[in-house]
Amino acid sequence: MTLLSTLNPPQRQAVTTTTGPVLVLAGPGSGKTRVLTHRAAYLIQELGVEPWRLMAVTFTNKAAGVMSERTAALLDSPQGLRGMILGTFHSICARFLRMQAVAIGLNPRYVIFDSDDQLQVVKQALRDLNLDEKRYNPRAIHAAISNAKNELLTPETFPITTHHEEIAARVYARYQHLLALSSALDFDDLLMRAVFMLRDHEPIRRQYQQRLQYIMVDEFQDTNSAQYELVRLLAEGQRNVFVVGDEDQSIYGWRGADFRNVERFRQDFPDAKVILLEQNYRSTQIILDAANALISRNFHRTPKKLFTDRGAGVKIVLHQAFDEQDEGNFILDEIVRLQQEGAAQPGDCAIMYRTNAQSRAVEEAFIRRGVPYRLVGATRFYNRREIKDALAYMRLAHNPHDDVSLRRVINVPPRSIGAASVDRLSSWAATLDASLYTGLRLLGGDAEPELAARAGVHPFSGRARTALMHFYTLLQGWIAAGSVLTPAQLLDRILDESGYRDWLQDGSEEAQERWDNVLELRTVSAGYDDLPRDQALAAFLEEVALVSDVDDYEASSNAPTLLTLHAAKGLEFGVVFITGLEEGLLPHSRSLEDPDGMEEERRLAYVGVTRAANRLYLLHTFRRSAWGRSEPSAPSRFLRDLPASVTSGHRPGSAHRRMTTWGREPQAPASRHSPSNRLQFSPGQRVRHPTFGEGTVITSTLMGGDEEVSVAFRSQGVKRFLASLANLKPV
DNA sequence: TGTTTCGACGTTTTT
DNA sequence: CGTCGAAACA
Repeated sequence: MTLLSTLNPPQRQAVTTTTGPVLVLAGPGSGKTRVLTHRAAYLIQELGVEPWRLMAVTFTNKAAGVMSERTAALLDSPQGLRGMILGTFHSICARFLRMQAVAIGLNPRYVIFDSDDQLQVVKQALRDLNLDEKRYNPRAIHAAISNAKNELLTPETFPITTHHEEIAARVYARYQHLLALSSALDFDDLLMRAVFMLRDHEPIRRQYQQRLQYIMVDEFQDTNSAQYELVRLLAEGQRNVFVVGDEDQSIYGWRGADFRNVERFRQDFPDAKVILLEQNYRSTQIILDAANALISRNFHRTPKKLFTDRGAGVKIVLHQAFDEQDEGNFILDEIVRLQQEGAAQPGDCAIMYRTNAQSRAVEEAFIRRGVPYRLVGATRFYNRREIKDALAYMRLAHNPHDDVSLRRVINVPPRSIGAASVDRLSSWAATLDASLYTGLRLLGGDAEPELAARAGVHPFSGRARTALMHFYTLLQGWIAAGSVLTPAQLLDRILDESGYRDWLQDGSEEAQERWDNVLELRTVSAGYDDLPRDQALAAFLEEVALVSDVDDYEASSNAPTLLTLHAAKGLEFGVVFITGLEEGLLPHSRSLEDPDGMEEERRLAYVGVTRAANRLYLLHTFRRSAWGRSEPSAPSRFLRDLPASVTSGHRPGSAHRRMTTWGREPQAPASRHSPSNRLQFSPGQRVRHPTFGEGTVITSTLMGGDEEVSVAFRSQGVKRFLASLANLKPV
């Protein structure tokens, strides 16, 4: 049994306990991916389970790919995974729904609305209900709808206790109606509809329950109610359900995830075997100590005892940079130094941050030095305007009732169909309770007679009608082409006939870049050319809608990775830099008042820290610019929780009080804030140093008769001097 | 109808 | 700082 020989006892137990419910509580770096892959391989190879009777849910498509690859590598037969259901909750549900669409009264050509599309629909719903966008924030309402769906609440069961909830419920109802008119589902619908399908259609539920002999769920702490219910319904049949999670790594509470699902699981499956994976194979003892110091301050958790036999390792570097540019420079200096010393390769390094906006300054540092880097997420490819336009066209070819896409491109490039015409079309369609496309069909005389009778005379002028009909004719052509051409061919034809290509290419440099992006999309679409023509477009659109940021992360090149702490979950790097450990950033200002939110911020920091195998850098700045203005920042409270024994570098704890003082009055004259008039320098003062140039005093204290001054320099970071020796001059 | 300009507003994190 | 929508113009 070579399959099991590389596993430690609890891992082995997790792999071989195949009957009945199993809950694995896996600390960071404890080899849970190994457990999952070995378990799948064990089931298939040793127990002879047919792969199509297995389902494994991962958190990202990327993780699904990794699992598929590594499991296959463990198997003797090369095509051993065939038919296994493997993917994210969203992609698995999308597939279920596509398969059962007809049985549950869903248009099988449904499109998936992303967050931007969803926001458009909320706004449309508000307009339809004559509600003021200014008064009712569409984003807030969208969040309420999304949360409701994650809790499996429909517009009818949505609880109303406040005025805003009353509004939200009404918008929710209209929103769902608009989605239905467009034959569209949003992300949350994928989960909710899948649950309702299983709950309400016994034959379908039976079918899946009988088929799915073994179910595995990764990152279980980040499941929401809908996802939990889905697992419960599917697992009810054979009860061979295996879930892996770590409540300390639950970082998606804001999207409905609830780590108490771990407790719920224990209640719903009281016979569940619980297996603890506590040995860490990733990090040094020092890093684990820091992680433990950090997380043990959380109240809502069960204490664990992580251990490693990797040895102490090097100390964690705490560093205060002057500002975010300096922070970037420091990172670059360290990466170069580590490489020169042979301590690490650039590809081993990761730079992590709380918000995507922070990537900018770091990127600039890389660009300045001409060092390549890999960026995960941020300015996502699929968020670019030209990509959304092109996809909107393709979505229309697949499902022309998609009103959001139709509105997006009906006048791009300009076709003399202005806002007035679209509004007229929209209200006409609304009176008929139909999609915009149905309106166009009526206008073209192609609609069913009874609908045409109901519609009566159309409200358009000759010129407007001509323009609309021109677009309609084009669209008809693309719909027909959609089932004969490959996705790439269809895209070519659309770009040509719509005039989009010519319109985009106005000769400017930016235009060239945009066009290159469109060509990139074409390359992606060409990957679906080999599928049957009637499936290719649907498959392409579905995958494009459900890709996540980390999915396009390429591990091959030897360049450092820039990513958010959220995106870092599940990954591992030799060297980790966590930037912006500052109050208001990590922990984020939105969580400062909320104890649960604060615990989640702490878990986020914990996730970041535990990604590091060998070296960890915790960075914060003296001042940081946000929204164009630069403001002093205070070191994160999390830094103060680290024991002095695990860190090297300047500990910010004692400087904190003074920093906040100076945060209040950055330009304060020197004398007013001096604790004693014997001090020459005081926080906020500008000074000049013979070698480092101009800088700003952060702290100044009396040290045995001499004055110790720490000064922040724009390019060199923070330095400490003795006033008697340093030759500092006030500027 | 299409283009430009100005002011308001906002950002956590993502499928 | 950047996006979005409304208002103002061509």
